[in-house]
Amino acid sequence: MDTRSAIIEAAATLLAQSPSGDVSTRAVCEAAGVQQPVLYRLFGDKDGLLTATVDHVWDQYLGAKRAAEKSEDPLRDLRAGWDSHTAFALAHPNAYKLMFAPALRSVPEAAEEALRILREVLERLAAQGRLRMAPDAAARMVMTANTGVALSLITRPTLYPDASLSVLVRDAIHRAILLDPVADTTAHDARTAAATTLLSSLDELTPQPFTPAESGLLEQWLTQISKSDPTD
Amino acid sequence: MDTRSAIIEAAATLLAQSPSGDVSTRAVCEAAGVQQPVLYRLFGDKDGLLTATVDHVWDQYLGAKRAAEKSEDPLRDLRAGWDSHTAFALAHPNAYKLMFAPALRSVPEAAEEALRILREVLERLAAQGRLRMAPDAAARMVMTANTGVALSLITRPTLYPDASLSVLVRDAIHRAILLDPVADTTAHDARTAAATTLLSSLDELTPQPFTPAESGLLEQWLTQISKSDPTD
DNA sequence: GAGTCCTGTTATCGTCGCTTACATGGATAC
DNA sequence: GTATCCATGTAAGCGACGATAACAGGACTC
Repeated sequence: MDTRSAIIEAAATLLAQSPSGDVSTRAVCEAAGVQQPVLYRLFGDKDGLLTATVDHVWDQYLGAKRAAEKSEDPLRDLRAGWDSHTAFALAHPNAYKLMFAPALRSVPEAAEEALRILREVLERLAAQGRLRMAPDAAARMVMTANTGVALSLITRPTLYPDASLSVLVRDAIHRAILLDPVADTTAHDARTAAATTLLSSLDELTPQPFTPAESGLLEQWLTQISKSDPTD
Repeated sequence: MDTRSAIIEAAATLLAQSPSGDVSTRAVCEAAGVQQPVLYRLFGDKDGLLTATVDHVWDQYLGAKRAAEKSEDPLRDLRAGWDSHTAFALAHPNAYKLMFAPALRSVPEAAEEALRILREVLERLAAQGRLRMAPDAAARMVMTANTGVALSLITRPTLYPDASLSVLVRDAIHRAILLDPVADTTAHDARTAAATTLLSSLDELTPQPFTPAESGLLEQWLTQISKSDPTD
């Protein structure tokens, strides 16, 4: 095998097994069966090795997941992207910390690719007129919130023992960046809700524009709408 | 001065000045004018020193800010809490990384206190019936999202150059955990919105329950409501 | 005044990231 | 065929680090 690949493989294995989340270049070299100067000629320094290792782990994970994240519904893909981001963090906590925690001074390519994939999905949503803001701004909101949840889950499991937190924050952010799809997906719900709202606040209208007879009729109609069947 | 305080003070100064975000125990001891074994007897190990240092910096910051964050409006306090959290991260990036990044194995008291303060504010909101979920769950959502934004801002300034991102995520999360105060604050808006919604979807009703004459009258009334003045 | 504990010292250990200096082996130039 | 070069590997070591063992003085108790 390629020496470079052997070193990366050894580093990835040791990193995954490391309780502290750290690896020594000596241990990597011993596991790969080479001496330290080889590592330093190939990767420059420890940062370079770790960056390459993180990119390798990320590529492996992404190769297995990529197929599943390209449906015809960008909203579905947006949710799947968030969930797989969180899943990657839980599956490879040490590699994830290196990707998004401030340990490395150079940003791994993997971190930028994650942001790029996210932005692509958001641009598809924007093309459908479902985005409340520019894809760039939305991508930053989603990515920062997602990394915050993922880092908290893997570094403070006692404080954040429930992974469903991820879905809660996900939907909160998504609701904020997406336009409410009420009109086309649940027109019936929107209509009954509107009728109910009007019914409950009609008599607060000042000055009251309707005669008692008109109000009675209007309320009767609104009640009829609010109780209509979801036939559409 | 107390030796312990002198060491913490020296560590805090060196930490704030450190470009890498790391400090060596040797440098701290030299700056404090003591030998290493003193440090290790007082703090156990380097982790203990850094934890104490982070708590010290946090206490200093909190002392200056605490007064301003206890108004009679818990929502105002909730926003102020988020903003001051982000401000602390930007003002003390290295200390903040130690607080919320996975570097330390022991959770600093400061991190738990931040969560406790947040939970108190949320419990006041819950007491007013303005919270959509349990204060604990809401606190976790707010805290994880806030740390994600703050960490991104201080560790990837090139990717996230605009601090207004913090406010965007803040309001997104707050909208998700808080009940919409539409009912009591903007009843007029809710009514006009409901009338507008009904107007736009009335003719989609199947089966159409109204005669053409009824529909015409209903639409006239709804239009009247949707254009009413906000007199309430 | 002997014992004890607190506080400080000197000197050193093992590990770390990283580098210098040197060896080997195969492709290329003449 | 030989000389040159360079890519690739090794052996040994440097300086800095976190952490510790062993010891020394001083205040206090009894």
